[in-house]
Parts: sequence; structure tokens; C-alpha cells
Amino acid sequence: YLRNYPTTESMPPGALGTIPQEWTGTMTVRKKRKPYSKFQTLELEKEFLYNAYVSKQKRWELARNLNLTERQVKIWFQNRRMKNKKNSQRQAAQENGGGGTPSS
Amino acid sequence: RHRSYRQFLLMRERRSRVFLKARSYHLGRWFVTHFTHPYPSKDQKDTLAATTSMTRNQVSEWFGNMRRRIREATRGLGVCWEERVRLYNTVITGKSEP
DNA sequence: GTCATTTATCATGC
DNA sequence: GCATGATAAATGAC
Repeated sequence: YLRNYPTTESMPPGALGTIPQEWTGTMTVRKKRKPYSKFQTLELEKEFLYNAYVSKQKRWELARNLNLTERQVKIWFQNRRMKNKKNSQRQAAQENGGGGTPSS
Repeated sequence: RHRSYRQFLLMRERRSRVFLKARSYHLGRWFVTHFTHPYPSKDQKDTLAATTSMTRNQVSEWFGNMRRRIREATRGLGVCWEERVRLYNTVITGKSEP
């Protein structure tokens, strides 16, 4: 079933392959992750508490006020929803599986 | 059994980073050589699918995602695909254009 | 638009 | 120094 597939030998060394500029032969790097400031996180959390899904208008305002891009705000809400979900699942599993006090 | 074996192979393919990188690069090369119209036809998708061990639908998804993500990142900036691709990473990383 | 998953980096504790 | 968790960011699929 395995068929031919392109190899990395045809690519520039160290290239990610998925960054558009690389396709033209330009060397690029993936964006480094920058943790957000306390203020930024707090404001985002505040809005998240109000609504887990942010509207276009709100997204634009947040991006402007927090000096982020709309893309970053969008991604933050995505990640935050996933975090929320994971936490709820863990809590539910703890309640069901543990069946009460886990210690002593 | 066929299904699970197929699934197994797909998962293994998916786990191979080298494969995924080369696959994207291959599709990306097609993208930049068709800047005037980066919308592969059905036949072109089949060709690309064959050379990358993808399905036609995966190829469609890939181009759809890429066009959308590039367009969104460079909304209001580039007028053509070539310019948008050139600007993409500088917009994402927030660095000023060289 | 979303979600699920993965990747890469930062921050922290040891 | 380095395991480990938290979390931007990227990616494939829907």
C-alpha cells in the first residue's frame, strides 16, 4: 500500500516545509512562542468568563487593547477552550473514579 | 481488518514528521509555480495525491487550508498570491518587512 | 469558523 | 543542568 512519497532531500536543509515562503526558496523560521503578560492574560480570561467564543467585534477590540493580533486572540480562545475542556474532563474523571476522598 | 490495517498505516504516516514535511513542501512547490491560479484541477489533484501518497480530498483540504490561512494573514495587504506568500511570515511573526 | 492533536518554547522546581 | 508542566503556535480534518 505504501507508495512513493517526496523526500526531504528535495527540500532546503532545516526547512519546515509548511511555511509559504520556504516554497519560493526563502529561508524562514517558525514564530517563537512569547508568553503573554499578566495583564493580557487577565483581560483575556475576563472576556472568556463572559463568553467562551469571542465575536469579531470583541476580537478586534481585544487585539487593539492588548497589543495582540486578531489571530493571536483567536488562537488564545481556541487554546483556552481546550484547556477548559481538559480540566472539566479531569475533574469529572476524578469524581467518578475516585468515588470520594482519595486519601487518609 | 483491512480498515484497521489502513488506519494503522495512515497513523504511521501521520506520525512520520519527515514525511509530512516533505509532503507539504511538495504541495507548496506546486503552489508557488501556479501563483496566478493556485487551484489545482481534479486531474492535477490526483497527480499531486499520487506523488505524495495522499488522497484527493486531503490535497483539496491542504490547498483550501493554505489558501485561507495565507489570505487571512495577509488580508488587505497583498494583491496577488505571490505577494501574499512573500508577506505571510513577516505578518505572522510581526517583524517588519526586510 | 471550529476542534483535536502536535510541536516548540518558556518557566519552574529540583 | 535537566525533567516537567504550562502554553503559544502550527497543523489536519470537519
